[in-house]
Amino acid sequence: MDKETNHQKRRQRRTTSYDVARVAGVSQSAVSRVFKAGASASAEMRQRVQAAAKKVGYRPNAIARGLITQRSNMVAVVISRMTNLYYPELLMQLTREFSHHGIRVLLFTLEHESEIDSVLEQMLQYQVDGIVTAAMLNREQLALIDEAGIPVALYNRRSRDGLASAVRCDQEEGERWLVTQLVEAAHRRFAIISGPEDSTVSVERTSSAVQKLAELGIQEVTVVGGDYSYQSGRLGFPAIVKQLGGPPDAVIAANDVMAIGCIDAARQEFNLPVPEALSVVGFDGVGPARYAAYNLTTVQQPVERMTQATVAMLLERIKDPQLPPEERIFAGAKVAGGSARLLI
Amino acid sequence: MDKETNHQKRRQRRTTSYDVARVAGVSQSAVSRVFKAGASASAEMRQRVQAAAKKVGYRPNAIARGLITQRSNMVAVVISRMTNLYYPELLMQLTREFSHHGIRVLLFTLEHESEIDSVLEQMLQYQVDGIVTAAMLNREQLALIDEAGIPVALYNRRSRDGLASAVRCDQEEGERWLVTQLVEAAHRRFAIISGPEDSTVSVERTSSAVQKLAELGIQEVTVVGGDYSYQSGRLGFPAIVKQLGGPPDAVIAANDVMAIGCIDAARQEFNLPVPEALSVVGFDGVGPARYAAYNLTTVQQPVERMTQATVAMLLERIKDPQLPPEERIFAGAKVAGGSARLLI
DNA sequence: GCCGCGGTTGAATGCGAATGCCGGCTCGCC
DNA sequence: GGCGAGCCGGCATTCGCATTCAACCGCGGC
Repeated sequence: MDKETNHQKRRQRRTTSYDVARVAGVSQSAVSRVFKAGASASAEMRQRVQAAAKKVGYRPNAIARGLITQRSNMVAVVISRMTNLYYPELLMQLTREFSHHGIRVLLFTLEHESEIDSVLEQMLQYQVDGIVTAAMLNREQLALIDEAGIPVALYNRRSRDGLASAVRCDQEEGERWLVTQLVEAAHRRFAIISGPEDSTVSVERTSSAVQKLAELGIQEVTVVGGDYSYQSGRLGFPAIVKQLGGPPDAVIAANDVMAIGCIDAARQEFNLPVPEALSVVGFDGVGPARYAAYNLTTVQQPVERMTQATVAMLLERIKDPQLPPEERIFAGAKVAGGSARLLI
Repeated sequence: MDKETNHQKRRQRRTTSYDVARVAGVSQSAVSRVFKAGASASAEMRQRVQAAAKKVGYRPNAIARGLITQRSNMVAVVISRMTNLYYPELLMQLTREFSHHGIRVLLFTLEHESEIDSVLEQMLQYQVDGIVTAAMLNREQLALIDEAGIPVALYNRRSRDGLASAVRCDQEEGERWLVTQLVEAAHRRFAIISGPEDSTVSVERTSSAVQKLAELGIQEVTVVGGDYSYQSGRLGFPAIVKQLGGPPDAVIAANDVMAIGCIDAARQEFNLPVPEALSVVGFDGVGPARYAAYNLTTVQQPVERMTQATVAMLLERIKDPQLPPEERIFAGAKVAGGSARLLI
């Protein structure tokens, strides 16, 4: 008998629960019951059905099951730009956590926030049981989802109008801490490298920093725009120097990767030692922040706890859609690091 | 009328094509045809149906459609460990590329290769149209998938027995280039930091390097084990020094992240300037490899072209399952960088 | 000995959309 | 004006499984 591989054959009829039923000499309902967790079936029945199923190579069809049960056991995860280096970590943990609960992740990535509408449409068509999004949704979009009765968890976004649950890191508090430390250590000339303008995360971080600086008596702050990338941090520093007519005392970057770019620019292009001549702080606490060459002063998001909270909140609301939205805020871990001269 | 949000209501019946049909005063088939691309329907019909659909907020149910058409329009993507820093990039590009073709990505992540079997079962139950895997599948697993008539594309894995298509980077050639350059630049005492033993990628890279070194007359090579992480590179270097009784001339790391860890250890703990006193090379060409503090000598995988090839190959085989498997191998880009003393 | 109850099993139905087939209508051409 | 060729829309069926309802079996209690 020749071992022809299957991709050479015409695609055959799938084996269904009826096939198993026929082989086992029972009804289709019985097969269904055996493959469903809490259903009543005698031990003998189980045996026969399982034997028959193995014999014919039966595998329940999750699509058909989803159609009848109205549960797809899939959640959509929306992520905007991967440049935020901790997203892979987040993604890994989300899928793992969900899979422990028998739920699969349908992944959607966005290059531009404008794609959201079409992506949203996709998700809804696929009848996902819930949505985790790390991209900003506007009021209409949230209303649309609510309309469909699907629970949403916003990741690192504020909940709007109580239409969705949210998990986020307390960025304001984190930035205030960074700013306070810097000011206490006698830094006076400040500059900020912000993230993309359409990123609420960046806007929050930047404005928190500006506000705290003002509180502490520092009104003049140079702000240059970045896009979360290494390159934009790298270019941001010369831009700052140009605007200020000289180097600042400290640079506050909206994320770690830009902070790293900024440090490289300062050291390499301006011969400014960090932290001796210049303090640079970031935000996120991603992997490279701990590389010895940078050893960033930053605030680390408790990604693991945040993802766990996200998953827990979403699962609760899938089980009981009546539950009201909830917001959970986690404090970030302060990392003194060595990229800024601090008193601590 | 009070604006009660939906999560407070009982989950309502979904609006179906029948609802649209009733409102538009046509049959369900007509509705279906309007929402299907190449179907025949008059302009007036389209109008009426679309108006009615908007009015009742209809959205075709992809699950039901999948059941009847035998196509879920989903592909499974399996990724083993995210520590390989370029995976997020890969993932981003894969989902984007697939979505351009109307296909969604169902994501599966593996912590241990042992989880593959259960994950495989999941994928098959969800009737995915194709599979992209960056984790190793054994013969039985590939046979199982082939049995189900689902095309597979292996990412950076060799195709086995012609059971699956594969896209990969020519790692052997890349390692040979690195080794040749180092030897020509008079390096003699070599050490290698390998990746996890169960990673075929690491095994290939390591053995290619060892082999080429032998060809060039260098038999003695110290090999220490790593796990692709920064920390393991960082710990690998002291381990090498201990085994050798002193620093080597060059370290070949199985990936960039370990190379970075190794450099940090050499500089910080041994006061060895890189590349002056020690050459370190990596592999992958991930983002951090280009940070100025490291500027790695490495081989960069053409991730974009590879993902495009992967998607193209898989789509072809979804369309025509008869197509035989194919293997596409891409050369990596040689990056001279500055972490090794080379003649070029 | 009969009734009823708990536990099983089978037949039938429905989830929501796609599609083969057919009837009816329109339009063109002779 | 008649006839045939297309189009188009509707009817009925199907995908694979879960679930309701009713039938059934065995057993204990009265």
